[in-house]
Amino acid sequence: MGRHASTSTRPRGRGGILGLPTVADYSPQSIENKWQQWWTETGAFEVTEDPSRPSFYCLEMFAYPSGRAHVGHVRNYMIGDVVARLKRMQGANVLHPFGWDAFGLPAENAAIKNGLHPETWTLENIAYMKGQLQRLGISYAWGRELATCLPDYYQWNQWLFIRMFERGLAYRRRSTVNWCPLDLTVLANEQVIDGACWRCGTQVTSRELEQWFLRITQYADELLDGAARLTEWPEKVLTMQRNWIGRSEGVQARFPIADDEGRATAEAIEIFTTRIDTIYGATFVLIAPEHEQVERFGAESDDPTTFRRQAERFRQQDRLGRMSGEVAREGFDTGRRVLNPFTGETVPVWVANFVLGGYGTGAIMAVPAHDQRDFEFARTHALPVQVVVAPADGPAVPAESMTEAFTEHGVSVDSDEFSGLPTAEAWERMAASAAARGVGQKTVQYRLKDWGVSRQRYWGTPIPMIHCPSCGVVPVPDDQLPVVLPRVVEFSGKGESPLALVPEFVNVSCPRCGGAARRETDTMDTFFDSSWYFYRFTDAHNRTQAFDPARCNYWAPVDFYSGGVEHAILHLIYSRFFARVFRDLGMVAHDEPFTRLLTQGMVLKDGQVMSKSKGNVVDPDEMIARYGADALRLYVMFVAPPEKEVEWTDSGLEGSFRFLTRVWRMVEPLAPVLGVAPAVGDVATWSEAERALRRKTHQTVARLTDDLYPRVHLNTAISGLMELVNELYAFGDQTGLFKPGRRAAEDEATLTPDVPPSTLAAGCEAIEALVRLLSPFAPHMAEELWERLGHTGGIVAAGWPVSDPDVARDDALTLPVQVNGKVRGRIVVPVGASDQVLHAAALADPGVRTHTDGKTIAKVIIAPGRLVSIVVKG
RNA sequence: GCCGAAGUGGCGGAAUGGCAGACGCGACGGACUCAAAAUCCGUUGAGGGCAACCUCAUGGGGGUUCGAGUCCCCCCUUCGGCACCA
Repeated sequence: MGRHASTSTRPRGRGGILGLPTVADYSPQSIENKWQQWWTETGAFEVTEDPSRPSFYCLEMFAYPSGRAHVGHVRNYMIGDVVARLKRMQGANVLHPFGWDAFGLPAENAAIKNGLHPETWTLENIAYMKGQLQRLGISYAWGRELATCLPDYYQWNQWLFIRMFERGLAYRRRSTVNWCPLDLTVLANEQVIDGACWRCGTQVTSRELEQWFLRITQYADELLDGAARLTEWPEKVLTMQRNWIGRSEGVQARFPIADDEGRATAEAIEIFTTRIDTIYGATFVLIAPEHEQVERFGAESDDPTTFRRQAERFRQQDRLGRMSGEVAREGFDTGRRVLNPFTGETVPVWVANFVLGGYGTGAIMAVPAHDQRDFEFARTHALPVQVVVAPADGPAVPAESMTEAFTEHGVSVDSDEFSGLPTAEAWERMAASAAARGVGQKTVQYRLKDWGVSRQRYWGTPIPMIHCPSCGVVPVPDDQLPVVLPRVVEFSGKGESPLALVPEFVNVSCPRCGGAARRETDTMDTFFDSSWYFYRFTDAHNRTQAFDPARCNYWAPVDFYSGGVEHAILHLIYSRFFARVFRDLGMVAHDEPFTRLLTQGMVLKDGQVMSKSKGNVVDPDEMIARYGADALRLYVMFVAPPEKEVEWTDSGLEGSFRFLTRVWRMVEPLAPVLGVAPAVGDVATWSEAERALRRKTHQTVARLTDDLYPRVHLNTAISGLMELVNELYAFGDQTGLFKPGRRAAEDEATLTPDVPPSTLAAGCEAIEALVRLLSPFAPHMAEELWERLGHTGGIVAAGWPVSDPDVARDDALTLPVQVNGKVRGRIVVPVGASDQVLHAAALADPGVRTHTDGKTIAKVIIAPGRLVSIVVKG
């Protein structure tokens, strides 16, 4: 540290060259450089496990290296940095790492467009963005930096994939998948937004492909139940996850297919319903155009050609309908009938375009009286309506006069022995009856589907599997990992997996039988990479394991995780899934990977999200060049609470710069004086102003400590700092400690204040607290001022200031007195005054008396330390 | 349509059921300056009063309470999420 002293703008102590000191105005650039270097050189943010200290894992969602970060991107890192720096000062062993979500399509698209290799493009972007983060002074443990596109990371993707394969959690199946015609790849359901690709916005189509899936549905219930214990997550995110999992309890029931005489055959259509209590009103059955019986019914129908054409049209239409959101409900009669297992009656089977092949059994019982869609369908096609539920408090509406379905619960009617039961009870009894007779059973359905992870692209983790003609699918042995992504590849942007065009990659011998075999050429969805990177950070350079469980469990789970709400159902649900997989592998000791989640709001410019294509990005480097990183950080943290969306304004940034300049102009000239200030000493001899400043200092410390964590009210914390500075300016003016508003090199007296030691002591205490409180927000300035105040070893070593509640407490309180709910006066009372004293003082107040004289006092409510409320009558 | 969040000065925002508008931006005034910028000090919800003060005011309407921006009910608006899930 000593070597930095020479960078000070003037010598310490009184008098400079020619005896006239100068006041250097705040110029952030050199300060920021100096401290960024110092942090790097001393490894200030590198950590190791230390069981003697509490650990704190602070993490921001890692970044996709898309080129340059704009202010909207970096807001998140600033939020995390405030928390990390605070926790460090509070004595925690803080893990605060950063890395790169470095596989993905933009790299590959850039390659196709510019002929640049994806790796080159990615690594160049990483280098640039890392520089940006360093220029912002984010306190990352860069020694743990990782990039998912490097073999020492993705090797463990492959290792984990094989473990999942061994446990049946990764499996292969042919299925209809979402296909993005622009990105030429498959998308998971979660990645299709309004029928369009989440990344490029292109309308998604469907394809039949052999795909790898991860059995996330095996954990569906656990993921759902676990949500209830995530008490430090935003309710909004939990709601989205619950909806996404979409658990619904119902009954799966068999409707036997009838022969020509209306007798049951051995075959049946299985339906799923959540309203088994309405089964006596099931007057027809609807099946999806994708249903397995459609082909057979078509073949056996009178006019197979028309049948098939209609079904095919529905299949196409259904896709389109999902994309546009609205398609008229249509259907046609299959000509077949099935038996209602409760009424024994035969009912017709129709194919309907609004029944989904992928949900439940792809078939439903239609109860037009009690389901609005079925009702409309029945009216359109003149199908019968049978009422089986009456409102709890009145008669059922007759079917003929119904104008809409009665979908609420009530009392069962016309339902044999179940008639007269409340529908909730009928539900249970009918479910039991179905089970007893072997025609159905309770089941749970999920909207959540298994996660399709195959991608027909180059720039991703190769799936470590080999297809052998005799042994089938064989995993690559662990000792042959990683399966390295071959460097030389054609990027035509056409066709299937680019890896399929690399013969030396594709052609392998089977690890089991040694025969000629073919390597899997699909790569993994990049969400695989991001589902466990937070564990890798805990042991980032382990060459023999994904991570050492002991190390991981020292740090994990992540104590504070922040990122965009757009990951509410993608990354955040996958990560919760992976945490459980690692748990079941015995590698982590917890269920939930992120204890606390903060979803930060976006930064808008001109009312819109910043984006390169809109040309409304604010470049952090440009702002740093003008105002410094500290001012930028302070502004972004001050403008609104972290969760909230904010609109960028230049004037707001100027205001924050002004505040820092105000701090600098006060502290910088005083620093040499305060560096030798006396200790607090006997406070009893202090002046009222000195004691008031001391009180404000301790109140501010308490306030910031409370605001910062776990509340993370960063904006109000900063306003607390501003109040303290305002108070200090008034104090300086009043006591002569310094002269606000003096100009550079103007007045030697301001720099050599002739004030009593108590004034110096009070000023010193306030300023040293201020500098430390400021340091999570404006770390460079804080370090610099701390050093100039005569301290060595960095500000983290100084620790977070502690408030003394006895000092912070006001010795007198001004309490409002209300009469009939309106403030009519104020009383000044000592802290801890008795109720009797408050009572008497309140009634004696002249302002109060004008409203109580001549009236009867009905009641006096005393809220200690708050107010006195008087109720009068007459 | 369903679920959720939110509506407070000119603007961003503050406020465990207890003095609404902290703090900042902007604006206005003053000091400093030959002048400007910068800086420092002040004023700044609306209306009334010479004044101490008074009245109104947190999207609208009701309610609970001594007391409501905050809790409850209804409505309006905005923003997010889900959206034929049977």
